[in-house]
This record gives sequence, C-alpha cells and structure tokens, in this order.
Amino acid sequence: MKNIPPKSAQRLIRCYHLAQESRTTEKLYLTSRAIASLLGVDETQVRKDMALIEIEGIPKKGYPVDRMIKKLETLFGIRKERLAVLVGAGNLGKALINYPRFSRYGVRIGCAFEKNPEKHFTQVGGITVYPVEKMKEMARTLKAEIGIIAIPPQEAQEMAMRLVEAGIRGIWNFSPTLLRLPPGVVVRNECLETGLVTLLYELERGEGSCISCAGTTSSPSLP
Amino acid sequence: MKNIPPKSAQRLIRCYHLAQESRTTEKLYLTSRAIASLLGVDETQVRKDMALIEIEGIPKKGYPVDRMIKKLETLFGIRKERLAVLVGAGNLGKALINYPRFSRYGVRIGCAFEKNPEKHFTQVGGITVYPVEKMKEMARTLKAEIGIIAIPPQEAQEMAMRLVEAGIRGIWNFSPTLLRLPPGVVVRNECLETGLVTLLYELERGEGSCISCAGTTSSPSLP
DNA sequence: TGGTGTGAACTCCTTCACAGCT
DNA sequence: AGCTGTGAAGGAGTTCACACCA
Repeated sequence: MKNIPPKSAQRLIRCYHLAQESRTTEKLYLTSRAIASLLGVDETQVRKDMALIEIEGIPKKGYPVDRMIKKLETLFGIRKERLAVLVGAGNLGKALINYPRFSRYGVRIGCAFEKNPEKHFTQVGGITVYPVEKMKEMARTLKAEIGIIAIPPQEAQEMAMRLVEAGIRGIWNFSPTLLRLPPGVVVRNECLETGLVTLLYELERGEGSCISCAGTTSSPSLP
Repeated sequence: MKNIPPKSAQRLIRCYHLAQESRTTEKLYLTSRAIASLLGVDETQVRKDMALIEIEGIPKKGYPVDRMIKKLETLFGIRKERLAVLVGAGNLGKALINYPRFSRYGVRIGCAFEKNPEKHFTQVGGITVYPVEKMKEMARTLKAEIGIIAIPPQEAQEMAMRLVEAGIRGIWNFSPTLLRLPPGVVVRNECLETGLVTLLYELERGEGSCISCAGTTSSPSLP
C-alpha cells in the first residue's frame, strides 16, 4: 500500500469511527456521499482516499464496511496490544484512566506517576500511582511504548525526557508545552488550550458551520 | 486585517503560547528561526504568518513579543469574557471544570448538566449540576455562548441539538460522535480517540511521517 | 553578519468533468 | 438512475532565492 498523505490519514481515522458505527447498526455499505457529508468534505475526496487504501466500492451500493474496518485497523496499528504509562494522576489523568474506550484500540494504562508524595502507592481507577523516580524502572519492566503527559506545563519537558529515557517511543502530550525531544520519538499534542482558542477564533469570525478537528502530531527532533 | 487561512491560524495560536512563555522570561523579541524550530515549520512560513497579521520584525532582532501577544489576543478573541456550559459531569467533565488555564482566555464554565439524577443539584468543583431539562432555561439566562460535550457518544447528538436550541453557537465536542448541526454553529471536535489513533499510526510507521487533525504538521527541534 | 520581506516556483490537496459499472 | 473511478484543472500552502536593512 502506498504511503498515505497526512490529510488522507486524518480523514481515514474518522472513516474508521463511522464504519464502526455503521457496523453496530448492521449497515453493510457506506456511500462516498454519506461519508463525505458527515466528515464535511467532498465526495470525490472520499473516493480518492478509498482508492488510496485499496478499498473497492460497488456502484449503487458504496464501500463495504467490514473491509474498511479491517483495512483501517491494520493501517493504523489498531488492536495491537500496547502498554501506556501516565504521568500525572490529577483530574485529567483520572479521566484518562477511566475513559472506557481506549481499550478498543489495544491500549492499556499500566501505571501512573506523580510528584505529589500523598498519592504515592495509592490506586486511581484501579491503577497504581508511583513516584516519578520509579519511572525508568517501571516503564522498562512493563515494556511500555506510550507515555501520557497530564501535568502542568512547567514540568512537562522534564517528564517527557524521563519518559524517553525509560524507553518510551510515543508521547501523548496533554500539556500546552511544545516538547523538545530526540529524533525518533513521536509526539501527539492534545493541547486543550489550542483547541479552545481555535473555537474562540471561529466564533469571533462568526463564519458558518466549521468543523475543526483536534491537535497536532509531530516527530520532534534534536539537531 | 486580511482573512487568516486556517493553517496560519493554527500556527499563530501556538505562536501565542510561545510569546506568552517568552514574556515570562522577559525575552523581548523572537526570531522567525526560533519560532520555526519550536513549531517544526519553515522560517519563511513564520515570516509570512507575521506579515499576515501585520506584525513587523526588526532585522537582527526578530519580532516584538508584546505586540505579538496584543495582536493575537484581538485576532483570536482571547480575553473577551465568555460563558460556557458543560454537558456531562463525569470524570472528563470534572477535569475540564478544574482545568485552571481556561480562565486565561476569558472562558468560564457557568454550570453543568447531567442525565444521572444522583448528581442533580450537587456541586462539582464549585459548579452546580442541573438536570438536562433545565438546559434551555439556564443557558439562555446565563447567555452562554459555548457548550462543552463530555458525555458518551450515544447521547452526544441529542445534547448538541439541545445546546443549539438553547442558543449556543459554539460546541466543544469531546465525544467521538460526528455531530450533525444546523449551519452557523461552530463545532470543534476534540475527540481523544482520534488523537490516540493518530499516535498509534505514527508509532506503526516509525519516524518521519507526521499527521495532524487540523492540517498542521510539525517537527519541533531544539535551537 | 544575522536577521526581515516577498515575488516566483513548486508541491500537495481539492474539485471538476466525465467515463464506466450494475 | 445512482453510484464508483480517475485524469485534468484549479487552488492552497510551502519553500526557494534573493533584495534589503541595521
């Protein structure tokens, strides 16, 4: 399969959600028009994306939902079992631990870390909280691949570096800090403030209905 | 000021964060190179963005931080007082109520709504939780502009419609549901699952490919 | 020298137009 | 008719190259 351009990938992720939804309602096919209108893009675009991942549609019916799901799951690495560790067991951290839908994607939070000693060795939503000093040891033994940063911005950079030293290859960053990390580490910035400002901006302009989507991803690198 | 293309807007939001950060360290100027390397984009890009919002730089010095902040605040409608209502007082909702940084942008959560009757008229982080039936009445009297959806996907569509009926013009949607709403309503999807899948995809591909939901790709690096 | 400013070239993405399948 | 498939045109965003300024 050819390399997927970023914009297509982004649309395809949302197609995956749509396909999942369709499966629960036992819809076997989705037309490009249906997908396009829900995603807020052009029909042709959807067809091009489908061609890109080599999904063939049937005229008058649409694209087969089950094949879409299968294809997209292998494409995106969904369902592969992966372990994550959480840095920050505050309100946001707790919400992430209790978010029921991550397991669908094969991702499980193995343990959490905190600076605040009061929380050490307590349980949050069934997850044990350790001191940050234990990070290297724990992440290594768990063979965790993903690090989730849910702490205030001042400490984000330091914790991210620690995660990388502990062997983490992908960071899901909920802090507004722009992280500087060695090459090869993938960072997904889920900065809520950026999201809020985007919304404010669109309200300000008062333009018709706009659909904007979450954060940014990057592969930051040290020179 | 000319209309700002979405991609530039995205970058400018992050410039705003950078400028804020610089102000705390009393840096008076930021060069296009410094900004570019942190945002993971080209220098020229940054200069074009600055030209777009009519910020003039000084050769050998860079762009004045204070003017950037001022300009960007008016551009994005930051600091304008706005009221938001929250739908869903679960873990995520609670985290959003307690997120300390939203007030910087003039946004305050006025009240919350819940289906679960056990939570009705209780307080969560200083915010009162009302039954969803009260939404129209409450949102109207508060003159709320923003609705935050932090509930499971099944109910998201219905609640979004209710918000719109209550006069809400901007929706910050944390559920994975793609909302169908009348024109004129601005929706910002902050779907966490999409974010997670994006990260998984990056991990799967390894280094190099970067994707983002809002269309911006970045590879930040240390200066 | 170390930065900004900007037209022009280029690349990538989107939309159009229409052919083909059922 | 109703949909997919795709080359070609069009548009948006990015990078290059170089002028200019302190």
